[in-house]
Amino acid sequence: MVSAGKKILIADDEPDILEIISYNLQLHGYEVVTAKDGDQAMLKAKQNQPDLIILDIMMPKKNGIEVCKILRSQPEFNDTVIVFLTALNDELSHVKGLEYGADDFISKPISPKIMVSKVNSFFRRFNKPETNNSIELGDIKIVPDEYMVYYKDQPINLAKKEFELLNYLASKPGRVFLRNEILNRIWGSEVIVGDRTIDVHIRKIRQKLGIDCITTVKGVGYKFEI
Amino acid sequence: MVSAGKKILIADDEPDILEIISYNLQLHGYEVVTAKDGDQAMLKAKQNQPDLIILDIMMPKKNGIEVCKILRSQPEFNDTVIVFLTALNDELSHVKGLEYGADDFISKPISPKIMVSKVNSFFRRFNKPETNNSIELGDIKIVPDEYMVYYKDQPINLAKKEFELLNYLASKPGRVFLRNEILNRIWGSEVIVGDRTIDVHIRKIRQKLGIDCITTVKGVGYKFEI
DNA sequence: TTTGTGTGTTAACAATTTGGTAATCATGAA
DNA sequence: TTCATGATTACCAAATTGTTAACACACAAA
Repeated sequence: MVSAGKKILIADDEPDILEIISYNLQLHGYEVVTAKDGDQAMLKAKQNQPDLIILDIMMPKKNGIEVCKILRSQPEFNDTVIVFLTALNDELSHVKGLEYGADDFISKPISPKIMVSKVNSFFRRFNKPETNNSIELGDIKIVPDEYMVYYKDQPINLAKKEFELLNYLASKPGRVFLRNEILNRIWGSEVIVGDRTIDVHIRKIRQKLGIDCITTVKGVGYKFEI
Repeated sequence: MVSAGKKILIADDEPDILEIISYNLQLHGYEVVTAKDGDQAMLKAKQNQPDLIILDIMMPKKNGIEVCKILRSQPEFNDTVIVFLTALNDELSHVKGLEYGADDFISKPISPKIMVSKVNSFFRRFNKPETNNSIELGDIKIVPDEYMVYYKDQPINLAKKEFELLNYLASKPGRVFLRNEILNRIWGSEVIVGDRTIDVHIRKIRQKLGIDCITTVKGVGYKFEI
């Protein structure tokens, strides 16, 4: 299986559908999280950071389009594949969905088998590199599953925030992340922290790693490079 | 963040709206310029060359549709995304707006969050290639994402202003940029700096690059060429 | 319960980089 | 030459980041 270990969030208000689909996806090696309404979908999306989100359009609390709209407004979901479950020929939803950043549509009703093959094809199409999301650069290995960093195979214990920060920067080596981007991603747009907080965390990472892999771009932000 | 560093011009005559929206867009890594009437919108559009222009229809001096009409008639705004802020169900404006080259509409009132998601979706929709906007000319490579310049693959560290200046000149190789254009683009129209400031920055760039890729056009400005 | 340990944040100050200016020099055109 | 324009240099103030210590808090062990 090409896409083993991928995390999928399915949101639908019909428990039967949720169960049969998630069962089949799990059979094929996917990790599945479910939500029964829009609010829960939002919550679970943030908690689990899935690779693929399947949203029913008609849901209680928040409909699928709203959920998509809000998720897309947050940088951390920019790269997440979001697809809608729609009734056949629901043109209006298609238009709205695309406008709010949907990547594709699945028409209901749909058989579990076809669903699985669709999901497989999404991962082929949107081709997220690497099966597990660990990053290895030079002598540094970052393993999100373990919340652990290795330098020359020596484990280095970073605190949660430190790890998240390093992992974020290392997600695109060489690229400068603006302070605002970092704040939004690691602390969230609601939280307000002081100016020096980022610096202090950067300092601790540099100290613990013992090597200089985080570069300051003054007036702009930070970047990770070996 | 897919659209980091994009520049957005918002024109609206209500200061509160300007402030809250620009604040939220900035949080998400966008660079924001504001204007409080049609004339100012015109001016700032030319000075800042934004990637996206959001125009309120009802504005003093020149209304949004007029501004759009004029901007669209100028080649340098061919690729700029222009959207209108309209009252709900203002069908007439929609028709007129499309006629004069608007790309889309946003209905007022609108929450900052939804505004941000709309903006994200504009960049997803209208941004042609998802490729980064790095420039490669001869042995020189300019990578805005990294805030870094390479000469024969050797990284060269420019300060923020220096990098922005070089990147601006290199955006249209061979074209002469007037000193005023440069001042407006890099320093902004509000900031006032002395005459020699540009020279000094140019000097520093030349020095750091070690090659002569910036040509002085006396009495006019500077241009980038290999 | 108390104690100890680790984490996240802030404040205060140090260190560094930067952006800008003034003064002076160089150069070409009229 | 003289004038206008830009080049160069050194210097300084402001902006930005680094560093350290202290604090509140959570959580676990004794």
